[in-house]
Amino acid sequence: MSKPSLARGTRDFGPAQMAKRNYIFDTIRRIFQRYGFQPIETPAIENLSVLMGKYGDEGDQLLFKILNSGNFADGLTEAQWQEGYKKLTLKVSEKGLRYDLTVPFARFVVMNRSDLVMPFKRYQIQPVWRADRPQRGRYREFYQCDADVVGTDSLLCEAEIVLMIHEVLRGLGVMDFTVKINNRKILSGIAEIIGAPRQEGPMCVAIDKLDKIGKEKVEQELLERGFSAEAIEKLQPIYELANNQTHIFDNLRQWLAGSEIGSKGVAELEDVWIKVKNFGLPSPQLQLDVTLARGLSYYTGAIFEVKANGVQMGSISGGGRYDNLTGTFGMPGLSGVGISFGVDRIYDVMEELKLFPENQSITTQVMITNFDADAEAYGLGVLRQLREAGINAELYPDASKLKKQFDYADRKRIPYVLIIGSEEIQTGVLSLKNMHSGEQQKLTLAQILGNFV
RNA sequence: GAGGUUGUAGCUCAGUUGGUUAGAGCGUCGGAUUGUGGUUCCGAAGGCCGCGGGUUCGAGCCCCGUCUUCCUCCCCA
Repeated sequence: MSKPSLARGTRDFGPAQMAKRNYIFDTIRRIFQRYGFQPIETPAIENLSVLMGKYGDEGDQLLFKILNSGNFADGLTEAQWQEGYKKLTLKVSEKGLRYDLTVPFARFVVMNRSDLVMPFKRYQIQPVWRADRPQRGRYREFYQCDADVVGTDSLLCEAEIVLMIHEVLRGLGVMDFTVKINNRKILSGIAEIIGAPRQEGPMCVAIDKLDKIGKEKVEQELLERGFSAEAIEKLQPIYELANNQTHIFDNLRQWLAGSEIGSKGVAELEDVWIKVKNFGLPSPQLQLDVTLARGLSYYTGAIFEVKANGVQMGSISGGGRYDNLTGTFGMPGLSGVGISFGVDRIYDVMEELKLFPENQSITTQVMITNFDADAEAYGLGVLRQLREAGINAELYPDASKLKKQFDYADRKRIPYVLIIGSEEIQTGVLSLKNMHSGEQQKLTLAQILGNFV
């Protein structure tokens, strides 16, 4: 017999943790619904043909792949065994665990296009799996809460995402955060302006590290990535833009005036800003960050990332606009924009900042004691009436010593214990003990029920 | 995927240059006038020292492998 263990990067959640997690889920779900999003769910398992190639080479490597059932090695030749694990994997595995909720959603849209009301606003709260190396705030199984809109180019969606992020985090008590926003078109424009068109990918990988490694090392990396000294010189304004938010739109517009796509990106972002302002969001925590790139693989417009300030934790939320995600499934031209909240990271942040309300885990309000068979029989009737009145109640299952029963109530933080012994059965007046204050009153059942209304 | 780090009772940790029977605190369980929890006192249970191999007369301690933990890189929620 071996000791049981958890798979790497996975966790159990006890009642106390579940109370906190549900508090987060409930808050996010409520706000998604308030913004008109409808729930869907998709399977944990997807065909690898759906998942592969959507997240880049590294993403493909981080996919959990499922071995084919039965004799997965059936028909494999010796030569195929020798080809290396990458090619072999595709022969012995054709399914995998979903890596995110966006790609399965794209598949869902394509497969259900005729039934969907466009623009389609859906939310989805489910776990995803990544064969990553676990670290702080990084797990192999974690929950994402996604809200996406497909079927419209309107920048109102971007603005609504900004609003939802603010409402969710403020609703959870996370007040100090920054919503970073950028636009892929701005990045494309910058690449054009510095004379390296379409090179925004490698450019971003380097620039993204600015606050981590500093300007000099970024420039060094740009050089290594094949950017000319001239291009790097032309990139100078970006460092000023990264540090100075005042008149940032004017400065950016001026810098990118010579690039059509860049100018469009600036105009789009400015429009989002105006819409957020028109909504009347109190003190937006919005920041234009021209170095924000994020994955870049499928984002074509806005790019979002949310950081909680004052804690060491990666982004707690991220998203953006993708113009052609369903294109890979044979349905081109459908634009979508969405946001994903990382519940597990939000949980860690809230735990560190002590933002969870007290007593979230109380489930039972009244526990009835159990003396003997007679008291139990009487208690069952009382139990029914308590429950019918909408009170969470339980009857202690064994006629144990009272000490033990009270200890149980205490440990479970049950606020009231109802004592029913021979005396109470005779008189019909029950003893209700407030476990917090220690006070005990004699009350009829009717009075007790009245107290809880 | 690369590099580092960690593992001893349910939990947090001691454990000497390798030397008899591996300890503490907290927790758990039992008891201290059989209808009253938190405090106190008494007592008890509980360890293949992560797992596998090696060196040695002898390994919790040294060596190798493996799993796990946490961290940096990569990437991300």
